[in-house]
Amino acid sequence: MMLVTINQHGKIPIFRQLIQEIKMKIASGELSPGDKLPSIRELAVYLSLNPNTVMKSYRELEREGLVKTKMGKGVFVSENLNESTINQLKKNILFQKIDEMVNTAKMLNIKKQEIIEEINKRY
Amino acid sequence: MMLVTINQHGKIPIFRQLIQEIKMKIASGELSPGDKLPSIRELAVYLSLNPNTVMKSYRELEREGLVKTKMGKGVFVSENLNESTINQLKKNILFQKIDEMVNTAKMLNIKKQEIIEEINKRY
Amino acid sequence: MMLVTINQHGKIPIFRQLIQEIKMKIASGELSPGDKLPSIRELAVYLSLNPNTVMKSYRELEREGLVKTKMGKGVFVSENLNESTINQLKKNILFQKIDEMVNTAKMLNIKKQEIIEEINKRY
Amino acid sequence: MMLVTINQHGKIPIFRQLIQEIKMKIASGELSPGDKLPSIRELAVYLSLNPNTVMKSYRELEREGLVKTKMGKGVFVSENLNESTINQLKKNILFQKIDEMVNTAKMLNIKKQEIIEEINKRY
DNA sequence: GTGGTCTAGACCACA
DNA sequence: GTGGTCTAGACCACT
Repeated sequence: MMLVTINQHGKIPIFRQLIQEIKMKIASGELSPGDKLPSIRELAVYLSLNPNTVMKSYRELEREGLVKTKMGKGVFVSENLNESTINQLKKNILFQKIDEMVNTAKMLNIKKQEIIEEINKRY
Repeated sequence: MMLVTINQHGKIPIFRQLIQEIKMKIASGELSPGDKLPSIRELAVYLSLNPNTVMKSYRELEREGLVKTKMGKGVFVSENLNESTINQLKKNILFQKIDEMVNTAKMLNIKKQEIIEEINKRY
Repeated sequence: MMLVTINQHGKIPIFRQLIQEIKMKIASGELSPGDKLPSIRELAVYLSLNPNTVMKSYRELEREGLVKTKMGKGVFVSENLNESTINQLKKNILFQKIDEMVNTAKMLNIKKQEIIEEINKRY
Repeated sequence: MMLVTINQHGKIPIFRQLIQEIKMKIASGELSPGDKLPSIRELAVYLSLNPNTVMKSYRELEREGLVKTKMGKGVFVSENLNESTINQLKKNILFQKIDEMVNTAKMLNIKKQEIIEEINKRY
């Protein structure tokens, strides 16, 4: 693992950035059900974070059912994530961004056509 | 004024929500250069916020050059915002959302066509 | 009169800037004992200030004995300012700046010689 | 820390005095890059100020790039202040005072020689 | 009546 | 234990 990038000085809390990064890896398939996440200590050292911060992220991911702690073994991506739920996760993440973007455009009286042109420039 | 909506219990600080709302009003042309913003006290009462919270928002907007405080008179949209800078502001706001969204889609291996379909459903 | 420059957006209150400007004109001899100052309304229009602000400045100058209001006639530089008191005023103004500057230099461990070199560059 | 002196009743706002004091400590080398500033609460108690007032000072120093906040850890003198930038800071602080003083002297028709004599009396 | 400063202190988020 | 947000409200300075 794991190619995670954390911005220590941004407005977004570190633990939230970490949650988001892991969520993205699960949604994109980079992490599959059953895969072991790095240990809390390992990841904390690797990212120069406080272990408490990493733990907080893992807790939240567990609360959302995306990962599962196996006592004494480590933290793993939930086995009961099937393709359909992962797809749903993917869509939730993307649709939220699309909603925000479209709402913004509407408020600023920016036409749909202009949005699509900008997307074409980027993708 | 002013039709501002504030979510008291979201993750985003109230003063940042207020900044964003006012920025949008300037970008959309609802507030024009030279226009007077509501007085700190007035807006605080209207939104059921503490005057300090409103002031914090106004200060940040001033720091960004969007408004200008005239002591004893009030806070005004900067006179030196011309049409071009306002257009730039508009684009900055939108492009940031588009960038986020496109990056997310790329990471999740979601095709451009799918994004555009979703936009069509919403706009 | 009067070549007064006021910075509407600085940290220093307008009325204080005006006091300082007039004080300087008296100390430098540009305004002599007996000279009439511009009327409050006149100066307020000229500098785009609120008459109350100008009045406040004149009041303070009067409190310090530098000007004298003659009811119905206007505001005048005090007749009883002799050369010696004006000289004293001059020194007070300058010495305060010198004190500040020297104290700063001392705290920053900057040598006297360096100060003098900088003064030579400027004067 | 820290030998800071605050004048509760002067014309200069407390938070600005504090900014100035800390800036001087950085410029003089009393505080070095990486050094931890006192915690907001700690300094507030020590100076009998409200935590908000101390925070306001720290924020401004951060805005100017002199200090850096590490959430949950404290506020630190910026690591990226090298000797050259600190020297620049030093000069900026002093030169501003010198400029003011020289300009005043010029306006009052006071000769350079007289200024230097006064400096000799003081330093 | 406007913004600016400051206090007192609660409560939250973060590391 | 650290900073961040927010409220309540006093008091001041400015126009």
